[in-house]
Amino acid sequence: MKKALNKADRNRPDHPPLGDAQLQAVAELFDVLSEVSRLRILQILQKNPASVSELVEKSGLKQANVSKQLGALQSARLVARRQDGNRAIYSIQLPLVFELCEWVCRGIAQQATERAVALHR
Amino acid sequence: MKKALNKADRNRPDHPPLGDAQLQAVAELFDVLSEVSRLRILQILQKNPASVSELVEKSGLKQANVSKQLGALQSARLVARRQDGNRAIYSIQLPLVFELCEWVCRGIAQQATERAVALHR
DNA sequence: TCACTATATTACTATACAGCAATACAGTCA
DNA sequence: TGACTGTATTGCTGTATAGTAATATAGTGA
Repeated sequence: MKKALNKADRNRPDHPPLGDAQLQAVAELFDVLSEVSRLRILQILQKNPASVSELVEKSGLKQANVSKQLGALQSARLVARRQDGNRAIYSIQLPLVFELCEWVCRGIAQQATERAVALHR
Repeated sequence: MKKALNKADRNRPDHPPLGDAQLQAVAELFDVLSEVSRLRILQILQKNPASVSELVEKSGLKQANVSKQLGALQSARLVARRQDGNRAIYSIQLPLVFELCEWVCRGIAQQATERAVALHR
């Protein structure tokens, strides 16, 4: 017999739990987004596609590091690479990431607010 | 003088870029979510609050590991801890995370589809 | 108090990886 | 071809941390 929904059950979404493979994929995406240097690169690319040297200039990171992080971003299919003569032009391939960052920022801000309110009671 | 919007500009959202502190905060949240063991714990807690031993049982992780990861989740304010007699009951404090995982899954699936379509051309 | 259970912590090993300097490689132009 | 520029790779060091066994701590009931 089906019991009435308790509070926890009401919060439970209607989708099945993720399988191990999906969990792994999610973890890997989050892992790529867990480094400030990569987020910074993504943020620069959000404005416009850019070459490695442009990214080096705008990010303040060293060239070797930028290349390396771009490799990680490309493996995760967050950015795409195009050869343009001498240079390599990188661009965002999964605009979704910016919405994710948006949500996280909103969540963090909301939490901070709630904490502040709680403290002032 | 204002130039007409090119394609990249049209994709650019209307919010300012994140500052270093925000970028750091975002990176830290993503970092907590970048480990399968923690995602698994969160998924179990999504259904219902649970004690450490329940989490050990359902996750298959060792007790010391569960305690440790719960500590990380609590530091990130993703879960809350409540003492109940002998036991410690943990519960989700930031339901936002499940929507994040949803989005990521959708993004991954969509990418996979696009890739498949591209291959068959 | 003692015995028992649940949870947290400690100390450790193994692994991953960011950042860096040096170097290799690729594309361009003369 | 050689000189030059831009990008990728290699090898390294330092740091972080997942997972574990052992141990410590806290709460419960007798």
